[in-house]
Amino acid sequence: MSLQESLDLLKENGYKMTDRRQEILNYFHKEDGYRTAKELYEYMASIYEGISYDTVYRNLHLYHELGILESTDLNSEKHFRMNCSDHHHHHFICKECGNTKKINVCPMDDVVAHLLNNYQIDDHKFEVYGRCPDCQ
Amino acid sequence: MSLQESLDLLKENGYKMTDRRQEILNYFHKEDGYRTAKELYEYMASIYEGISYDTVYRNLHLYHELGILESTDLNSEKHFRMNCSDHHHHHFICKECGNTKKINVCPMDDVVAHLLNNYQIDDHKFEVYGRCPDCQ
DNA sequence: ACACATAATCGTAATGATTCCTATTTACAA
DNA sequence: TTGTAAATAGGAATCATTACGATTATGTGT
Repeated sequence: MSLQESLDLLKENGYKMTDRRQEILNYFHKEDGYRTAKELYEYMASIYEGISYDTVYRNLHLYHELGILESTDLNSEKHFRMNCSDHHHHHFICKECGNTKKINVCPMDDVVAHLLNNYQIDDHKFEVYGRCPDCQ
Repeated sequence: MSLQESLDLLKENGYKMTDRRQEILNYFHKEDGYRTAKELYEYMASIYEGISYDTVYRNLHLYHELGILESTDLNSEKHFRMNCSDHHHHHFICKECGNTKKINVCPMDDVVAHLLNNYQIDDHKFEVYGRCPDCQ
């Protein structure tokens, strides 16, 4: 998702544009992978002295609801990244740096749908974990 | 994993058998799906008045290390279930009750391995979420 | 440009899950 | 049966996250 799209989404949905919100978008736009609330907080705190965790979490949730960010649970901690919603795919996630690589394979084909006949399917997750070339 | 195998594993590794440990094994043996530390704690507390969370977590971790239990993060909370290590497979997980159904499909074939050439692959997760027939 | 209503933020307290610590108890090997 | 190391209870501490009242800032209407 591009920066401009994100800004438009905010405006369309009647949310105000603040410098903190802008900066959060900048952060995830620069970063390539999954980042924690704490990592974002520390980045923000280096720019806006005295920023509140409330602001960080409130906006993470907002962006997640708007589909600007996507999230996943790693080691019992929520991680967020810019939503790459151009087409359906999954990720390799580096356990070291959190950076990701697209995997253009999805196991949710008719095979799986058939195996789960009377089951209501809401969502699925396919993630591969390890170390990226840079972190080995 | 059977109850007997679990007991043997404990003994082989030099751990003592206590009534609490036995009861935790009973619990997961009876249960079909993923359960939280809190659910286990409440079950244990109904039998052993005054049981400590420390005991619950210590043994959950121990069983996880020994491969008796497997775990996954759901809604930012760790969930555990008896390890079904007979053959590699994945799970449908009911968001309501935590019960599971095997999925005998795995996307980690050579295709994915090829896509991740210089990447060190340690682990992967494929989970489908929704509601089981009983919970709809 | 100005004022106003409301949304956003701050600072901090509260919560929930999990971990840590010390004194006491227990399993089990000798 | 006894000794010793492991296991447990009880409670404090920690970490991530949420909640909340008071203050500040944005965007709309003038």
